[in-house]
Amino acid sequence: MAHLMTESILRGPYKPGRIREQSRELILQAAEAEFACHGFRGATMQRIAESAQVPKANIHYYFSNKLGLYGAVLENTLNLWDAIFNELASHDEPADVLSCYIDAKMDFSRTHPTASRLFAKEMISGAPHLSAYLQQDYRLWFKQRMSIFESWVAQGKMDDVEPAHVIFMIWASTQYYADFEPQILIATQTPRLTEQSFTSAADSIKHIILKGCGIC
Amino acid sequence: MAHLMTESILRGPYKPGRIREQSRELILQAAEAEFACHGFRGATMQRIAESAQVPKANIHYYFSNKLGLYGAVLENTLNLWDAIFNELASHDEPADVLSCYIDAKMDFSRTHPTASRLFAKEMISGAPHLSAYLQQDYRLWFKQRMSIFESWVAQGKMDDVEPAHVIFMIWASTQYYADFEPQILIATQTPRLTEQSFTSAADSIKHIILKGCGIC
DNA sequence: TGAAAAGTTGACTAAATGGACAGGTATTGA
DNA sequence: TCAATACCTGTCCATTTAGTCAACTTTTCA
Repeated sequence: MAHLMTESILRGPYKPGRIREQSRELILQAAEAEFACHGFRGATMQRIAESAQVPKANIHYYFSNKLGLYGAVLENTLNLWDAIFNELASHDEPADVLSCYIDAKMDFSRTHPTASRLFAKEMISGAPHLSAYLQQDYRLWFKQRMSIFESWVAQGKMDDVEPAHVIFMIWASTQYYADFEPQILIATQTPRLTEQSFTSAADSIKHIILKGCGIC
Repeated sequence: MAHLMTESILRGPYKPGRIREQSRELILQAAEAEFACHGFRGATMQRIAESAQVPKANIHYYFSNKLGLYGAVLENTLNLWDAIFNELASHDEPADVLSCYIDAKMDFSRTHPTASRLFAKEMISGAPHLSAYLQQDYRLWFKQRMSIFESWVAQGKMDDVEPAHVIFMIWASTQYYADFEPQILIATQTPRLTEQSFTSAADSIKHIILKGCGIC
């Protein structure tokens, strides 16, 4: 008893909701991995519980139901996603802007592969749970960035390529290293993707995109 | 009775296995869509049956079990995939080779979006059912193409970019238009991807890849 | 310290799922 | 026309699934 109290003091005074935060986080992480691997329908509460090492009923104490849990996982993921979106800032030079953005996106693939996979699975399934998100800031963001690209084209700072396709190429190429990792590993006969792998890939992508768009 | 025989004659003489082929094909198509949308675990035999408009037991008459059905669907898909692989032939000029390949890949995304999505889902899940396929001809194919690229670099026909990353960029960018269709539609505010959409995308990708690799 | 609140979980349920199978019908070639 | 074969499917079953609940323990704060 005394021993337990000592531990408690070491951990700081108990506050309501502290346990809540920890337990939720534990479950959310396990759920993210499970949903990313098997999709919404394919994931099971039982496996998530085992992975998080909590009884299944404990998940239902913190989350209303499977859809609620999935929603919470997706919200976490989309917050991360949003942060990267805004990395595509409006510096003066196109070269800087695109270089930074490609690096940021590639870094995201390296550090948050499961988030990337979860998003990809959801998209491939027709984005049934993303409509609200995609309608929201997303369109505005895209429009704004497109107009920046168009002004660059008008100023002769880059070739006359459709901006949307450039963005899609960047998204596709960078996310590929998270989503299609098994294919990359086997093709390149590498046991795992190292930090160097990502740096090298980012360099190639930057070279091709910048030069390909006539940005120098 | 006579009427039925007439119909039979009109359809051509009955051969053993004719019905088999038709029924299998019907089920396989429904299964492809279901697996592509929900993954292996998330797909259900019941929904596949409803989609194909046959009783569930009929599926089990033609396919041993769920895994067997999935294997058959995957085999179909991989055959299509292989055909596109070999489109990356070894003409003389890099520009021709890459242009043709990008067009072929983009055409595949347009005409076989579900096959593309099925493959993507399987990859994102860690390719648990693809190990045999990926180990096989795949590595050899990749190695051979890489060496062609390297010879181009040696001959000064293209920039010194890692060939693997070029291939990955092409794969990623072209497959994106099949796999991430919802995102593209919402970003570009288009109701659906037309043939022009794909042509325009292919043109942009060709421009960026070729110029980006220093191929002219 | 003690009562209220928060957290925990084993046992349960109803529905969905993959699959088996027997008894049927349609198709075939002789 | 007639077996033999291929094809079809309603009905059943064992298992898995999401979700409930009541009894329980731990934590909190006055």
